[in-house]
Amino acid sequence: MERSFDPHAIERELYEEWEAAGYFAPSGEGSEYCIAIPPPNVTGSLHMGHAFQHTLMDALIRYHRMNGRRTLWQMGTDHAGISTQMLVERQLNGEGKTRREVGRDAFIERVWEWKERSGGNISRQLRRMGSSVDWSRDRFTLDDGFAGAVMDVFVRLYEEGLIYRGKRLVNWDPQLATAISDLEIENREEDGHLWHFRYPLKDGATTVDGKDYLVVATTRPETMLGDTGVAVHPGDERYRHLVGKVATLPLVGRALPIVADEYVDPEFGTGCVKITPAHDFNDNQVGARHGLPLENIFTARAAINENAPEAYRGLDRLEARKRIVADLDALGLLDGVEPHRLTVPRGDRSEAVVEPWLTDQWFVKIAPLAEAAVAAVENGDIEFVPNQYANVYFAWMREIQDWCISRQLWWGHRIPAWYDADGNIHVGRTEAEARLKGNLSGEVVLTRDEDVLDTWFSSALWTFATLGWPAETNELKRFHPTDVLVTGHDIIFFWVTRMIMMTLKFMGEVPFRKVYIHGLVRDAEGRKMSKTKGNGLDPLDLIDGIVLEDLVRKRTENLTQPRMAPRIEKDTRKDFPKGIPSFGTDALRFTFCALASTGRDVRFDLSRTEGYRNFCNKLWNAARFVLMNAREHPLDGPAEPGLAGRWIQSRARRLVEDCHLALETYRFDLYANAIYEFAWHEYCDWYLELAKPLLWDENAPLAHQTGARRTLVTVLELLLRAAHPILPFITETIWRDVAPLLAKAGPSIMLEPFPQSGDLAADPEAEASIDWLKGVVTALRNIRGEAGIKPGREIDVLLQGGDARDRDLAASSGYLLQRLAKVSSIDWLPRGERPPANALALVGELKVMVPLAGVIDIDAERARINKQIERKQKELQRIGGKLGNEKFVRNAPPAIVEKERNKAADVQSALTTLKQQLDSLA
RNA sequence: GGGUGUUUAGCUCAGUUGGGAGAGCGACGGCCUUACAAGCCGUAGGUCGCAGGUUCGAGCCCUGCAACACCCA
Repeated sequence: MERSFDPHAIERELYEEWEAAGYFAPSGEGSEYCIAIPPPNVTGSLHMGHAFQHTLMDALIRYHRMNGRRTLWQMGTDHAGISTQMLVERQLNGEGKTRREVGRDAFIERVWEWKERSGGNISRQLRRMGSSVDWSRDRFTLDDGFAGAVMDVFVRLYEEGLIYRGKRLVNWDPQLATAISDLEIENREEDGHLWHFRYPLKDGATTVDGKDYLVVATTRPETMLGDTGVAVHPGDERYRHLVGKVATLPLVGRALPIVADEYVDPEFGTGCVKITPAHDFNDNQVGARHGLPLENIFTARAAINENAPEAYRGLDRLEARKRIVADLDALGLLDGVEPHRLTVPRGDRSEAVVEPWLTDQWFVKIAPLAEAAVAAVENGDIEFVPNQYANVYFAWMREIQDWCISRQLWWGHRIPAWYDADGNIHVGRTEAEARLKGNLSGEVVLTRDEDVLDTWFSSALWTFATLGWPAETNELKRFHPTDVLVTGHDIIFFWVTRMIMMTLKFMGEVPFRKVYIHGLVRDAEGRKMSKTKGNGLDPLDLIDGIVLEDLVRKRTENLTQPRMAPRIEKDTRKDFPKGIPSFGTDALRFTFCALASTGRDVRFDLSRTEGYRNFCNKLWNAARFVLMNAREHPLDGPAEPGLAGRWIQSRARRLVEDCHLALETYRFDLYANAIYEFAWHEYCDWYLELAKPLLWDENAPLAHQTGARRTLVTVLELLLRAAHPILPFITETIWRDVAPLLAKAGPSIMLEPFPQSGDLAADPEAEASIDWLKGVVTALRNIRGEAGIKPGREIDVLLQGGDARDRDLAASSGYLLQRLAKVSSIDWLPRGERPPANALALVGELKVMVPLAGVIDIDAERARINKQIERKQKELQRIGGKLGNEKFVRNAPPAIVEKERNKAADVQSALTTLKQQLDSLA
């Protein structure tokens, strides 16, 4: 083995081998375990969120596979309508063409080409992460079978009246020229203005203060062209007499009825609100209540349309805004302008300001579906981990709105609806079916709906459509419902809710039994990682490393906002002055697990990854040590594990218990910590050191040496299996060297059983003994460190006090004690005898002393003792306070009181000893 | 405006029925000890956001406040 661990030498090769051997496919006859991968965007690339998520899923998958479950990790990718189409359109625009020029069929052809060319990216990257997905069952949301399922669902919902087409106010993205759903909106606080306009009153009406006009305020002056009313609060004394009267819309001349509606906040502005039912969701409702007409004034690109006065037609909305304000000002109808902070809705893809716009769209009537979905979580059929997300789910589901599922795009599942010349709608899985159902002859000309379905409509079917639905396949029977969905809290509404609703509807069962929600990966400052901010990290750069110049280039090229480049470059050079070293996949995976605590967002800290890279190296070197010492010797024959051997096996049993518990409860952090702690601080720091003296001692009995070697190998092998789900590559590599020593002939650690605590004996006696030994060794190291005794120098040790147990332990572990603490002699001093000047440490009642004899600085020793005295006094004070409290003694459980009393006695006794020691140093 | 979460060592975070405040990184001191300097040994550092309350006892339970983050309107 190499002197240090080199991930690159092993990772790719091992993965190819596993995949070729078919280890990722379900096997064995155990009960099924299944996770459906949240399908990544087919043309996307791996970001930190994916890497995080896939690490957790792979850990679960490998764990359950090793536990003997028949395990399927269903792979697949999503066509990601809007973002993929935007990407290809941008390429097209770069060539000076638009998609309309190219035409629908050619454009879709082009997207497919792009998919074929770049679709392999994400798969390659997933392989680098070590993800053991079943590639043989790879699916795509636009593949033929999946498309069939989507059509089927659409038609069935339509036939049941759960899908309808309607003219509604929708969120319209004028840049993409498509409707988007509520969820695709990002509301941002931005600086704007509040304009006050005078709307003249008709028929000589006046306000209470005698004015012949009303003042309305707006943040979007251009929409006034579509005003069809003015509203006031019904209880507002200032305007009560005007309700039912009429105002005139300036520039347009339209008569605006004045209506009373609770919606109006009398405290805000003048208490008069202009009502634009076709361009504002609230106004739309007010308008509906009072029968106000809808007046659409925008085109699909948010320019002013022919319904507006000629002067404004064709103007972009912002241009129109300026003109309108200027024109009103010229007419003396501008009553004032003030700066105003407002919430602006923007499309999450295009970042364009979204307009409420009146169009024909397809909707899913959601309430009937939501009911069962809420019940499934209420009654525990589906469990959220952590549980707090159930509340987020409920809150959303109980106020859920109908789902706008049509998108004015070309890339996606085209809506299976056809229109005849009279505008009648015919829905069917195919045009033929639509004709058949509509009883239409071949002569009737049908035109298919131009729109496609929201991407989430198809991914809502993910768990069952990937398994073959609507066919009743074996896989569907065996693997559905899946066991757990692993996803981020950002897509609970987009995806989790819709999967639950659709799956309950069409499968009659839940899609998954648990939903594990993990946090989002943020940068070291807690900011969201994004291309725009240039603070993102590519997981592969952490695995393979990247030099600074490449990193800077990568972060600054192809920016949507090129002006950010200098800033990004500066930050990058500051944060990664030496680029990023190569850490390897295992170290990255370990980092993600260790950071995955209770579902909160994680700040990604490179120094953690570095630490876990070091951990991998530690494991590697421990294995080197074990192999060096065990390879040349037979491991069978009489073997005596000894106290240390019994101890480490007992500790290993605890490790195994902890691992199972942590993984069953999705505490990946506790799992990672348990592995780290055991491997480094128990196995390496102590057991290896305890084994060394025996291995190196020519006079040691063979059975003891064999026992130590066997223990070294068996515990290492067990540790490798326990760590495999999180560190697949390094564990496999080492395991292949180690397993043969135990006559294990399996081809891969992947196929070995996860350790069970029943395999190991609990040994409290050995644990107590080694704890004692560690206490004495640590005490002596402390004296050495504090007193500045050279590490190489051997010391004499005097023991005094203590009880029979101390004597037994000193006798039984004296051999180890001497070697671990570089002790040349151990002698007992009779109780009561005055020791020579010494440095003292206490292990319980036992005095552990190192005679000064010129090796120790008396002043330093006095300082050290004083420090301990101070500490003990503080402790005694605290305990004394408790025991002095009558209520405590009376009310606390006797066991607690007893414990405190014993503690007080121990501390008191230690204090006495320390004080004597201080006197003796005087 | 409503909701959820967070606030523990310099930094990032654990702390599982309320009963002796922990880890990693960083800092400081000492070591090239024959697996590992990506290492070993030792040390320092915290009024557990603030104010109340419940309790014999609160990092943990309750109330209020503050700051930050996210979600919804």
